[in-house]
Amino acid sequence: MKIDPDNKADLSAQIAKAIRDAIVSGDMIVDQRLPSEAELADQFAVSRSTVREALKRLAAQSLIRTQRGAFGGAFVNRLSYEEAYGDQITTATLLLSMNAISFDVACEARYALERACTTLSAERRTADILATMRAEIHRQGQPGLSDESFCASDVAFHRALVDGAGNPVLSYQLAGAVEAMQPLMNMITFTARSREAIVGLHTRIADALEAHAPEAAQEALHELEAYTLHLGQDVMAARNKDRAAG
Amino acid sequence: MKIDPDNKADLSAQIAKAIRDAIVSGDMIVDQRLPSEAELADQFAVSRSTVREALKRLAAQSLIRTQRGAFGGAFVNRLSYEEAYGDQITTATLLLSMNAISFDVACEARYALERACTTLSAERRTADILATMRAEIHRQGQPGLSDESFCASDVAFHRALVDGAGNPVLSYQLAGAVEAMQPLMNMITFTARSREAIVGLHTRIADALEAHAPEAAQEALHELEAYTLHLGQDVMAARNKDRAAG
DNA sequence: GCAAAGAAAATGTCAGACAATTAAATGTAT
DNA sequence: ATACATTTAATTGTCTGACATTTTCTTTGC
Repeated sequence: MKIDPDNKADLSAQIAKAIRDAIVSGDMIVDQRLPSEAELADQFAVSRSTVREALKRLAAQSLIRTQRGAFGGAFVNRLSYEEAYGDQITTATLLLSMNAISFDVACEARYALERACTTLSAERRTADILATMRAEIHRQGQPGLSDESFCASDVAFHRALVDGAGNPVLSYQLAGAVEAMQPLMNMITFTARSREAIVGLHTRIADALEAHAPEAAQEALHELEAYTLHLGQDVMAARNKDRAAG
Repeated sequence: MKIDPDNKADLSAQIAKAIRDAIVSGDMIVDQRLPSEAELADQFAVSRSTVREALKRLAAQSLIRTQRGAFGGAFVNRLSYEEAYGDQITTATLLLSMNAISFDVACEARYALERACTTLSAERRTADILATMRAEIHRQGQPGLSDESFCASDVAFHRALVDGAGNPVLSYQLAGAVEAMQPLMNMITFTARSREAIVGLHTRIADALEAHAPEAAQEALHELEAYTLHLGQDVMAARNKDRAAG
């Protein structure tokens, strides 16, 4: 492992960077064991606490995992899609909420990305994906469903649409865009009529995928985008009025 | 802040989660100061070291920043797109390299996502974006350019295409997909003839964006995808042969 | 009034200790 | 010999207390 020059950044950050670079560059491979904390402290000529802080940084990024006990230690972690999803979603959600992204911009991004999947999804969708979509559509039609549950089901439907493309890289990249919309969608009050409209469009999309008809799916998705934007603009107008008043 | 029940996960992980939840839920807002390490240690009834490890975890996710000195401390960080880009790219790159994603799958994802941007980009591209694209095209035509530099320029061109859509959410989401391809592309040896073909397609894309012609841009992008896939398959075939032999 | 010196508060680092956990090595009884 | 219990060693997790460093505010001296 590399040494640290005498710059004045935090030692634990420097050490974390050195180890991270070794992992990213492929210098350390998956499941390889790092030296013990005591050994690392020796190598870098710092205390064990400092090494531990560096390791916690790496653990927070899922780059390593630790095991206690004899023959335990820190190991290079295989980054799984499941783990990466979670971080993706958290980060995307925070980006939207902290940077005052407008509903329009978020909506545009989400549907642009979903359009990218739809053609592939129409080609490859499995029976499993279709079943998920149908189940969510059914749930969305239930009377007495809360707005929040309706939104959650909406997200599940869209994720199925994305997953239908059968490309894990796409699914990963889009998880953030799809899920980060949920807090914004949650501000919408879904009337019975708007739910009916959405369920109708979802059904058209599912039908199109089932029939392997990409054009029909794109068309329905396009209408859904316009409708979602319409619903969102009402909300944003109300919110802006609130902000101006408060 | 919430308390920790007596479960057996690491205390520092539990504390990090409690603070993270407070930030993500909006319970703590941007630039708000956290209690000092000593106060947190009191509140959670743990030692200062444990609190520090928790804070380092959050710092690794860019959720907080710390300042030394009087009136310093830990503050909730505004997550910027610039910071998030870096993490996105690192994670996407690792996902691809650690999970043996095939060139085909990565390529498909990348171009599907870029297609999603191209229509918007044809509509909105600024003179600035066009200038960047032209400059990269020019660089790509220079004789004596190393394969690695050619790849880097290729990535820059594609990022300009994405940024041209003028949607920061899209730019963020696609940064990973575009950049993570670079290591895979770097394995390709670009002959003079293949460079010429790519430069030609890049020029067609730039021309189409300049003319606000989305269909022409899509067509050129489609050809570029097919060509890239063709180049990549040769490489992957060679690599698989190597692996079988080694 | 202003500059220098000091005080105060906070993070960064260190050293040493002990607790908890885990796998291997060892011992023991059937 | 095998199955089971015990010991042992290695390693991470946590605590305590100390000191160094950095930064801002306050005081002092001119």
